[in-house]
Amino acid sequence: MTSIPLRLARTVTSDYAGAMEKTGQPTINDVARVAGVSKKTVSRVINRSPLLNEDTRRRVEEVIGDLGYIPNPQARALALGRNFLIGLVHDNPNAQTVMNVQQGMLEALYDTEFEMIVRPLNRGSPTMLEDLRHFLERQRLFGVLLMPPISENDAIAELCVEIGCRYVRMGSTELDTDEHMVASNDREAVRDATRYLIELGHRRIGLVSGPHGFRSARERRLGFEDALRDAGIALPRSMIADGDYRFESGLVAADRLLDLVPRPTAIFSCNDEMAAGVIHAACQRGLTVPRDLSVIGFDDTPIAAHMWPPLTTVRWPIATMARSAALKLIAGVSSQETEAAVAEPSLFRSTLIRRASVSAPAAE
Amino acid sequence: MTSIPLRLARTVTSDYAGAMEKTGQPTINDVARVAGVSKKTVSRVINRSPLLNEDTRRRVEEVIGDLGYIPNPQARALALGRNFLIGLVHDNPNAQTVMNVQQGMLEALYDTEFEMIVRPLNRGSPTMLEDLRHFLERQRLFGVLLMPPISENDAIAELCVEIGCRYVRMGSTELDTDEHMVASNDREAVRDATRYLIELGHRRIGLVSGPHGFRSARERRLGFEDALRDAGIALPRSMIADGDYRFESGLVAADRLLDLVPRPTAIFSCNDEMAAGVIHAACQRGLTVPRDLSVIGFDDTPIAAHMWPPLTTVRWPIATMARSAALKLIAGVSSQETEAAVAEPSLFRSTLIRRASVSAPAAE
DNA sequence: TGTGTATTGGAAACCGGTGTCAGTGACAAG
DNA sequence: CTTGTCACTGACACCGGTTTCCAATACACA
Repeated sequence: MTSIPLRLARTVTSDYAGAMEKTGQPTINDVARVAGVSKKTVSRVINRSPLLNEDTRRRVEEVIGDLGYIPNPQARALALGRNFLIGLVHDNPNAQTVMNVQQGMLEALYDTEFEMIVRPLNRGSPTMLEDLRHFLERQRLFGVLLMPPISENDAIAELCVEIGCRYVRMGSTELDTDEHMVASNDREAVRDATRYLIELGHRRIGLVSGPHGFRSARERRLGFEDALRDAGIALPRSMIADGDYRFESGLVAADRLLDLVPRPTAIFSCNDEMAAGVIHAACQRGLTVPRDLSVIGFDDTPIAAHMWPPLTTVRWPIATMARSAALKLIAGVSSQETEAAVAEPSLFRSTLIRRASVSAPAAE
Repeated sequence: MTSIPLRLARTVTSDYAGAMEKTGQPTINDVARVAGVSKKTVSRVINRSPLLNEDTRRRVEEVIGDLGYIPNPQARALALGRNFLIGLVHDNPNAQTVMNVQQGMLEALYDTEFEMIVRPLNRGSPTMLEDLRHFLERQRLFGVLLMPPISENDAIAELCVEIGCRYVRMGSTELDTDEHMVASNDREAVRDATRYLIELGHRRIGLVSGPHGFRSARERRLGFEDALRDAGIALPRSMIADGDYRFESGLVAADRLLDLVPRPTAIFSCNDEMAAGVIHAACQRGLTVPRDLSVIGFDDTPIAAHMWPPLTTVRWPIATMARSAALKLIAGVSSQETEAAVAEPSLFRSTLIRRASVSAPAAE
């Protein structure tokens, strides 16, 4: 019995082929005609309406598959008043980090009706907030994922609320309600990393900090201070050198720290790129890492494993966090996704990855 | 005289404010009503129609500014049958490269009505072509930028033509007509880089190749062979080690090359990531770069400048190429952009960046 | 037979723009 | 004074879906 309507449908398909060839793509009307239902019913199938006979649904889905029908996202967007685009808004200077986030997002969006649209923002530009407002209002995005450090800006979250755009903020600490954030535990992770140095016997440990105004930089610095305080080690201001998360600043900061007498035996750098700068500076002076200087970074970017010596660093599950954030964003669109989101955690643990850039300090 | 209609317009604006508050955003109808014209005329203003009275245009623009009207891209997309999204399609494993392309694209798209939508493709997946077709048909993109190595696939270009989606291919050699490609001169650039090694006195030069099937890998290898042939240096098969553009393959390849007796005094690696692997392997054996081994990479990713020693490499103007490609894509949309595109070149020169990873070979 | 419930259809309006084509007024030519 | 041309503008259908409202059908149950 089931095969007859099926074949009928196929036959009718070819009868109506002419109607489709105008645009080359079948419309909802074609599907309705072929399936012998109203377009309203097809719409119900597409939108997974619950009050729909199971047989009808199957039949319509069959036709949709046969015709290769794809609902026009533009038309849906217009009718529904929102589109199916998820924005990634960032002003992060680290390419690898951004790519990891993109990868995580796309993983979550894969096989959904959503697509990712990327919007870098120029931090420091006075019109940044207006630019973003313009972008959000114009595109009427379904939701946005806010990457650090821009995610730390509360004004942006308020803007999203005002405009009625869903948002999730990624951060190094709890920035918002569970629904609106995913966070890692930078402070604890850095504390543990610093403790590791202390346990190895290091006492003179330098810090290359991140830029002022970055929440992550603050958290990481606090974690560093926590560990020293817990161990009863004094932290003179001279042992802290300011960085801005970029390689060059790591170079400069390390030069300053390595000029100290006595020299630090270890340096914690608030990210890998600056840690590369630290190692670079050490090599330039003829120091050997880790014999003369132990170095720890943060992020576990590919460069960390690929440099020589391989860098001990803190791994931040960034792609996983981004994936989770994206799932939160699209939660509730279909029952499946809702269930997935219910299980989505908001807090993620960073862990220390031990490589060759750290050893016990040389005996003095 | 001019100030009167202006004030009138403003007054009317507030009269009609109520009509707008339904959605929070003014529509074309609001603008038309306030300006006292038809919505069609407003549409003409938006689309810069030439047959339009200058006074009318100014008046409508005034109202648009006053109301803060933003045309709904979804509605335009539906009416026009195409949207204002430019896709970036890639299957490139190198994060930095992808980010550079994104940056270049976004630069070109900045202040236009276009947005960037990113679509990674899974190379090797048998459904790749179908996935892409589905994506393009569904989203009705204005155009796509194809990154290498996927850009080398002619079937994809044909698919774009079939679907009626504009495309531009980025490549390491001329892949298509000027309108549809931007290319760099990898072969020449590698030839020059290899010559540089030869001029310094190197005679035993190893090659870490790129993956089979990549056009860029082939071009780079050819450039390498050109230089040796020109110099009358024999190239035994053992001096070529296969890589796949990833760090680990560079490590393995270098291990093989460094086992040779006599050892090569220099290695050209077809990208920076593998070059990092080469240096890594050399360091592991206690060799010093460049004293015991000179290394040259390709790409000039940030890692190149940041590693120790800083890597001599070939810089490929990737962001510039991507920018140019994006401008080609949106050429003809408005007169400005057309003019810009006319000047867009299709061929770009890669250049050798000399850093510390190369020196003359040690006297034997 | 009547009533309630679940499922589907039909018609029309709507989302916010764009294309077509006919209409308007001004002005020059006949 | 008419006619034709030109520059400009508006009415209306249309893009491909969704929604609303209501009616219709089928079926189960009392």
